[in-house]
Amino acid sequence: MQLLESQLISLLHHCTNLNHIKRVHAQIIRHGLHQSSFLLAKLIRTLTKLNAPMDPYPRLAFQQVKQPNPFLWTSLIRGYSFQRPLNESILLYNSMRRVGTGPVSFTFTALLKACAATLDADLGRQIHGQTITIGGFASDLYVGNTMIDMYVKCGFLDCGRKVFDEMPDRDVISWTSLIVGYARRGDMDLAGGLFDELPLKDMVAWTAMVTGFAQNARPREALCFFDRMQDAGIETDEVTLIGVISACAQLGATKYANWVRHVAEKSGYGPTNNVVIGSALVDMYSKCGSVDEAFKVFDNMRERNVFSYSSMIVGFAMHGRANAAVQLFHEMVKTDIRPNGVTFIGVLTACSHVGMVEHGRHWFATMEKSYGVTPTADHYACMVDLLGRGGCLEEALELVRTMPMDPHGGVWGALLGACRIHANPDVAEIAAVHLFELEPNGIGNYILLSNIYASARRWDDVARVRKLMREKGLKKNPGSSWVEGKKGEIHEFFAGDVTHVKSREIRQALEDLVNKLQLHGYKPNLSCVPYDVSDEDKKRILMTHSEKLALAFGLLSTSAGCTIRIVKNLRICEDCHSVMCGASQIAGREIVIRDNMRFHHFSDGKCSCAVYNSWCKFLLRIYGMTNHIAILPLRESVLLSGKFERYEVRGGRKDGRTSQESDALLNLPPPSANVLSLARKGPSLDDLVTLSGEAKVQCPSQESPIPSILLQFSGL
DNA sequence: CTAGGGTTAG
Repeated sequence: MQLLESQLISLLHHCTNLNHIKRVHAQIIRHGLHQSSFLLAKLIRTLTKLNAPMDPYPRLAFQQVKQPNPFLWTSLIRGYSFQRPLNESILLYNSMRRVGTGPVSFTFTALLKACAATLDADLGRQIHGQTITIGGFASDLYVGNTMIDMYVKCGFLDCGRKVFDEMPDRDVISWTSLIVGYARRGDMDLAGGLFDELPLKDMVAWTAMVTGFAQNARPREALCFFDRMQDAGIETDEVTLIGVISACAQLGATKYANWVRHVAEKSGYGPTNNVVIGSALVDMYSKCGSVDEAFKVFDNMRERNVFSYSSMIVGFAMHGRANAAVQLFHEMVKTDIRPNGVTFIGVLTACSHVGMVEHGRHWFATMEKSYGVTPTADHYACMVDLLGRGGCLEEALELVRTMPMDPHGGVWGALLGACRIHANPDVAEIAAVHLFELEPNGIGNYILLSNIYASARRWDDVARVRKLMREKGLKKNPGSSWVEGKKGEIHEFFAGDVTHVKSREIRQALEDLVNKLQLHGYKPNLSCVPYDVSDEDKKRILMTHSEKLALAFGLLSTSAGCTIRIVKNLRICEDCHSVMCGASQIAGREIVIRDNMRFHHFSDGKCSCAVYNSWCKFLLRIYGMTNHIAILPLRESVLLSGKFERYEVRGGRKDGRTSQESDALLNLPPPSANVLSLARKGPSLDDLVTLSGEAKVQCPSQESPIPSILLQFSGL
């Protein structure tokens, strides 16, 4: 009989589908073993493993047994704890108590796990109470460990700690649960303290530290722990690697990234056969600036999920490849993988970064209707960014006012950013009022507002904002940039940094570069320095921006032709952006910069971000004017917005005589129009008008680059 | 027969 039972147990153990189980069940009945709690419990556990619903089959199987033992009760309770309703687990527990069957430790682990899964701390506390009332579980490792985990997951870390402190015996699992609790709260000091005290550290404990640092945006420490882990001879599995890959993605360190991929492949967790590793690597490669490599990995993946697609779409978006992002989205919806909120963040930012306003509107309007994804405040922030950058500030403001949830800082911040681009202090004021309330210490908002006032020449307001900043004692977030050295080591530079061993050479190289650029017409953009100092000091400060230091170091330390990759913690400033453009041309180098918004690929004097944030010089020649309105036959893909500083009119096409020269400001209409209205006395029909100055030019896709120095249009 | 570590986000 014993032998038969263990044979049937073994059969159940290997069942992989429902019919299989039913056949074994039939054998159990045929052999008259249908009252065996032991066998039926195994049967129900197997059904749970296969995700079969507890109602009706497992439940009926349970009801056949006249005297279920605690293990059989628990198997059903546990089954419900993996499924809903959780209530059913509790009802069963009550029935079990009523018939006088004593719970065992397994019962409590099942119930507590259910509480953790549903984040029901109240219920968890009651079950905790039960273990005390009934007694005898105080020294049970399993119950204690599950209880810690339950409290940690429900956000009651202190309760978890109390359970931990009161346990007579603890093991590495108790410690790890608590370490994870502190890590999730962001307290890596406490987590690290516990880890140091932990007598026996296993792979999971180490991994908790590595991922803890990675999730708290401390990639360097994550990688450092991974190194220590390897030195300690601890094995690595896929979960460890995911944390390490995420850290590499944050750092943007190419050499380290390639090494990690190698480690993953060597340990049998290659991207082709492992979706999670594959998706993480896609994200890592795009964030390291290699979006093509990311796509190669993506393309070779045998299985993909919503993470893989979203990471790739977001990757394309960051690199300004909007068409690729949208196309991949189309491919995705043909599969049975449903897009989620993150997928749409990717699609919307892709449209936003290249000015595809109409596309963006379309996706925003259909995301809920066609794909069942309800827009969150983050999606509204994307839309505000998209409309705002596109020049539709009023519409953007209207969207913020009518959105169904309270706009958060990101939403107003997007609007304020757009006001900077389109020099609109009126809308900016509205956004700023809300931002100062939501993020009273967000220094960036004050700087932005002050810059917007400055471009409108509203100096009193500039002074007012600066005074506000002084009163609040706000300090500028230190800018920092890093670049990889020859061996993959990371060199980090802070704004104004002179501590690097090669500091003198770096400064010299930078000076040489800027001198050359000035011969090509570069002028330092003093408005990038938000302090009340002399112009000379502003120039000096501009020269110490961290991304310029990183660039100079990159030029010095790599050989000609090598791509220079820089990561910056804040958004790249406009002045640095134009220096990068110039440097890419003069030095004949490709420069790739990741800032906190997106990637910039500089080559031949141009940036892939297509000018949303850079002014460019232009020359326009227009023939044929009526009613002071020039119809510019702009190429569909090129849109202009901004102010013309000067224009010049030569009367008649033939004589070429200059009839008028003016410094009048000519305002261009929003970029969706191709109508240019000339203020004041406009030229007549036969005149040749030459406009020169600086304007912001936006270019909807990387596939249609614009000439950034000279734009020539001949009209009508 | 129970318990701990997991990838995407302007």
